[in-house]
Amino acid sequence: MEDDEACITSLSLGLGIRGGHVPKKEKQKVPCLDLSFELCPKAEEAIDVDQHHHDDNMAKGLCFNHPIEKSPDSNHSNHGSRKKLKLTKEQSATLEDIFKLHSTLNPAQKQALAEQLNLKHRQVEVWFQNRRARTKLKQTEVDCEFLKKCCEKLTDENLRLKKELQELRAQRIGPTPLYIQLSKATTLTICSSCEKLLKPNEGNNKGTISNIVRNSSHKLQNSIELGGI
DNA sequence: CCAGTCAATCAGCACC
DNA sequence: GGTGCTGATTGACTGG
Repeated sequence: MEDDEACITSLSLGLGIRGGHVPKKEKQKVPCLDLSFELCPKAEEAIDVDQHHHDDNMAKGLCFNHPIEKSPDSNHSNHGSRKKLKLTKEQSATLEDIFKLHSTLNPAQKQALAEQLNLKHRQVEVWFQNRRARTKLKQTEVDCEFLKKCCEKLTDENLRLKKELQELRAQRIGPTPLYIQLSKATTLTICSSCEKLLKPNEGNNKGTISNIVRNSSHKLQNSIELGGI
C-alpha cells in the first residue's frame, strides 16, 4: 500500500525529532529481533548486553516482556508473578508523538516503530490499543461533563422563562388572583371569543364575574400564544 | 478463515 | 492499604 510508505516516513520523522540522538539502526534485521523474542529472559539479557544499546529499564532488568514466557498456552505464570514492563520516558514520548499523528498504525508502521524503540511489535500494538481506549474514555468523560452542564443551563433557562411568563401574565391581567389559578383548559372551554370551543349552554352564564375573568384571561392567553411571547 | 480492532478485565507498580 | 495508571490478556466482532 502506498500509505505504508508515506506513514513510515512520517514515523521516521517523528522519531527523528524526538530522539535525534538515537541513530536509527541501519537495517536492523528482523531475525535479530525475532531471536531475542524466542529466548528465555536470561539468554536474551545476555544477547541484549552484547547487541543492543538498551534503555534504563533493561539496565535495571525491568524489560520483561517475552512471548516465550507468556506463550498462549501458559496463561499467566511460568514462575509465579510476571514483571511489568515500564516504558522509558523517551519511549512513551515517542509513542505519544506518533499517536498524535496517527491513532492507528498499520503492521509495517508498528514494526518500524517497535524496532526504533527496541520494543516488540505486539507491545507497540498493545500500547496503541490501550491508548485509543483510554483516549476514548477520557473523551466520553469530557462529553458527559459537557452535556451535564448543558442540561443544567437549560434547566435554569427553563425555570427563568417560566417565571418570566408568569410575571407577564400577572402584569397584564392586573391584580386578579383568580387568573393565576385558572387552568388553560378551563379558560379555553369558556372563552367567548373562541366560538368553536364554546359550549352551547354556556352562553347563559356569560355575564357572571367568573366568566368575565375567564374570558379576559383566555383572550390574554390567546394573544400571548399567537404572537406576544 | 484470518487479521485487526475494541471492550472488558486483570495485574504490577508507584504514589499517597 | 487504597488508588490510579498502564502494560497485557482474552473473547467478540468485523471486513476483506
